[in-house]
Amino acid sequence: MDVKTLCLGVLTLGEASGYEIKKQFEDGPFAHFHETSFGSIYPALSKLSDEGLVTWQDIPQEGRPAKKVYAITPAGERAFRAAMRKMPAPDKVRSEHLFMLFFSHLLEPEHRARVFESYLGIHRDRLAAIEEKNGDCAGAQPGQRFVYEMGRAFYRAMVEVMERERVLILEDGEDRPSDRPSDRPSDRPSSRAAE
Amino acid sequence: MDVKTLCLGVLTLGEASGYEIKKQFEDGPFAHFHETSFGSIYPALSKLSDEGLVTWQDIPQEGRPAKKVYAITPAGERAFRAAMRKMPAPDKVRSEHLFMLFFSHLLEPEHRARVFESYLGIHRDRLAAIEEKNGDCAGAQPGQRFVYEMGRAFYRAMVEVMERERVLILEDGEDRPSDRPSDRPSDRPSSRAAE
DNA sequence: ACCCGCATGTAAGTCGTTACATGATTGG
DNA sequence: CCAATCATGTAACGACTTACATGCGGGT
Repeated sequence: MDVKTLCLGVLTLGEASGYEIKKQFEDGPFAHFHETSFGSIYPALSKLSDEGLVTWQDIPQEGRPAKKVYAITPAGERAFRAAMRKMPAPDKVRSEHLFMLFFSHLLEPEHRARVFESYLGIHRDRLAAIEEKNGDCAGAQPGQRFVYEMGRAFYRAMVEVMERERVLILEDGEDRPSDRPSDRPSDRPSSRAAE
Repeated sequence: MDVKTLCLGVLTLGEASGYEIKKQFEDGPFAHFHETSFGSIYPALSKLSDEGLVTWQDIPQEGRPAKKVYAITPAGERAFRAAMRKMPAPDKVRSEHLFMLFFSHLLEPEHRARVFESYLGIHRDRLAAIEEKNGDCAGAQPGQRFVYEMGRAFYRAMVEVMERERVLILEDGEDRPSDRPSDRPSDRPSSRAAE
């Protein structure tokens, strides 16, 4: 699913400028499971406009730069529905935090704590943010409520585990590298070889 | 964090071939928060070899193609530790499933059910898979246990919400497109315009 | 017969990120 | 005064995915 489809989706919810669309992926309902950058949104909107799937108007503002407000056309809605008829690609997740924390025994204790606390902080903030927006869901479509619930459950679960496991991760020592004076030779057993 | 660092990390756990490294990202402990393809792993291993961060041996096998088993060198371990000293980039998630389900009111009911059930199925399977591998964690490092717990909590939370919300998502009707005979004109209010 | 799993690798292409360019206004 | 927010856009670069190329053995 490319950025064009993403933009069309946001525009089915109402008119928006490129800048506002990006905000939807930063703070809005999509923040928890998708991202985009200006470098992909603006070209996507141009292409959509060329294809007649969206229209736009320049809206001058006082004290601010004018904005280009896009609206989806009937053809755009048809295109979006068509895209929605396909099966979604598998989810993609990449978490450098978890990768690092997996190797927590190789991290210097202060750095390990920094990484862990930043990760916990991020998830706490997001949980707070998502629960604050609770009221917005009142009149929303069931799909929107569902995604909201998934987001909340996700952040809750992550915060819970981190608060529970915190001590275990942080109290343990570090496997020192062997280039520093050490008593133990590099006798790391390669256990996976025997599979 | 590039694929080279990912490979180095896997190799700190023991020797492995490119094929086996990929399996680690498919079924192994990294499966839940990272992905890679052969097209990125093989070139990465070549480069690591050129840089002296890994060594390899050809291991002929009966009835199977020979495999190139890679092992990390002391220089490789130093490089990996150095990479681990940086702050991890923010997590990246992209879920077309959730994006689609957000717009569930625009999906044809059968398709909506298909998407929902496939998503639930995937998460159930992964939860089962991760809980099955429980025993593997016995002697593992705390970081490994932590990541395991995070994975389990994640899948559990997702399955719980989906089982709870299932009826709400599946029982509701579809917002028909307006190109089909309809009683209701396209009076979609663009509520976000007034911000 | 055919597909899947094992096994490695390359080449082309897509897609998106990062950085740059520009500029006004408000808040600390 | 500097940073941030609002606002749009381009260009270069890089990273990864997809598809291709090759080949054997076992299961259905």
